[in-house]
Amino acid sequence: VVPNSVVTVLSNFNPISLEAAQDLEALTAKKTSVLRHDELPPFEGNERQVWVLLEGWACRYMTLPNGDRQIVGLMTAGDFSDTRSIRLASSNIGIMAMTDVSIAFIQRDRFNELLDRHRDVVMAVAKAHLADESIMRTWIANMARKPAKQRMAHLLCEMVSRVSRVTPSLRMVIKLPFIQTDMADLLGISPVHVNRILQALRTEGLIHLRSKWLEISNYDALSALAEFDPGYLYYDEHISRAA
Amino acid sequence: VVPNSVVTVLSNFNPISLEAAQDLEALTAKKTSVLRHDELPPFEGNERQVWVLLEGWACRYMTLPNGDRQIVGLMTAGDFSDTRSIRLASSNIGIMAMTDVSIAFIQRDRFNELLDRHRDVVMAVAKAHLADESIMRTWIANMARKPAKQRMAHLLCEMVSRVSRVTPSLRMVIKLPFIQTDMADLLGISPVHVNRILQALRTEGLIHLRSKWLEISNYDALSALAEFDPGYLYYDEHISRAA
DNA sequence: CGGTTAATTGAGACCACTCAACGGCTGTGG
DNA sequence: CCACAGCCGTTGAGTGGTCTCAATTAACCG
Repeated sequence: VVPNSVVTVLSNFNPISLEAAQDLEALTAKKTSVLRHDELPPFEGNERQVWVLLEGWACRYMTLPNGDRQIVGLMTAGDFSDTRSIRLASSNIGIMAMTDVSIAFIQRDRFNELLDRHRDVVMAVAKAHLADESIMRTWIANMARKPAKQRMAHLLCEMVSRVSRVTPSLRMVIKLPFIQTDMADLLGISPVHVNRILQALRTEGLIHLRSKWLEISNYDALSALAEFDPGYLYYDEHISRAA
Repeated sequence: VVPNSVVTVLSNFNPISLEAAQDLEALTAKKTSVLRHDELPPFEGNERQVWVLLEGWACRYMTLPNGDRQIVGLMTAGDFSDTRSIRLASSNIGIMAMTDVSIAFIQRDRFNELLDRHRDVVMAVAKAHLADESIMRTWIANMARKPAKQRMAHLLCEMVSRVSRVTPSLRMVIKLPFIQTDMADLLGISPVHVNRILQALRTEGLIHLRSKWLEISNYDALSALAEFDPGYLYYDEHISRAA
């Protein structure tokens, strides 16, 4: 039995009882597919839906007045669209599928019931949320202070780390079907510059990036270049808790 | 009777009953002073304290390996250090007083009791928290996409807007005792460049900045330059809710 | 009044941008 | 099966924003 990615990710933040895990799986059993570059969520009726990403990559993005699109957050398997059912006045932030993705809609009232029953899930969700904020702050610092090459290196390290949480692999390889324009929107640099930086990283033997697959061939060097310290992801938080 | 800044700010996000407001004021009655450039919180005993900023400016900051300091969030009157009492493994983020500030420590259990009693406060806190995230995302986009002059203009607009929420004034004037090095850490640019940009903004008649006071003399022009749309601050959220 | 901190100015270097052109791959219709 | 179109990746050249380093002036404080 393979636990679904929601349970896997939440368990990283707080131990979850078997019963709670089963409830979570039941709640996220029905998959829906969304195509690359489509908007999320595809509204079901008029209600703003809560959903979980099960497979693929999505992003939160803002569109600037000049038409530039800036990605302000990445989502991967196990990430929630929203965990509090509060609506603010409409914002200028959207969510988009960056690859073909599959998601599971969550019925708000059933989710709230689940939270009432399982304190461990509440705690896990809260910690996952704190980790999200930590990522946002790290992005701010990176955007503000690091040159493009370091930002790229940092992003690649972060993506591999986040994916490994759900699908561990011995080698540092992930599927990465982003086009260079997407990378540019992620890093806040021009597509042309993305190209030059990727070439530099390849030439220096830090990564292999060929037809939609990324392999980090020299993790030590890449993470050193990026000054990547995975602590901010709070990976395996309930284990490192003792620290 | 002047309500304290906590009540004022929270009321912006959700209507708060008189009784809840009184409870909040009682909880934040005891002020503590902290000097500029000191670390927050000054631990009381060993426990991580929850506190509210009552006066002045503080910031969340990260220190990069090369020693650069990057500010990743601003705090002003009415902002909480933390509203969930969850501890993650220690992070590399600190909070620092950017001016002399006064804060109020909050006893965790009394705060939790208050939240149990007053759903309206829970809602206000949650919305304030959503607004915080919205600000973070906007910062990411600004850092990534806007040149220094626009970032500066945007920051000044944001600061005036946020302060006005607590102390409204007819003219766009706030006390701003930041040195240019602080501004550099806020915007992710060099202190020298801060200087040149401020001069440009002054020359163009957009701002007056003299001995610790900032006046935005041409708000329309400055906000246009910054592409500043205050919507992301969710100012007066429960009023604009109808939108 | 001396000493420290902050603001200002100048000069040269570098990073990243824009614009433009070209090459490669893929799918599709004739 | 080939030709074409369209998207994506690559490369070059010139420009501009921002940096660093260094020196000078101004403001503040005891």
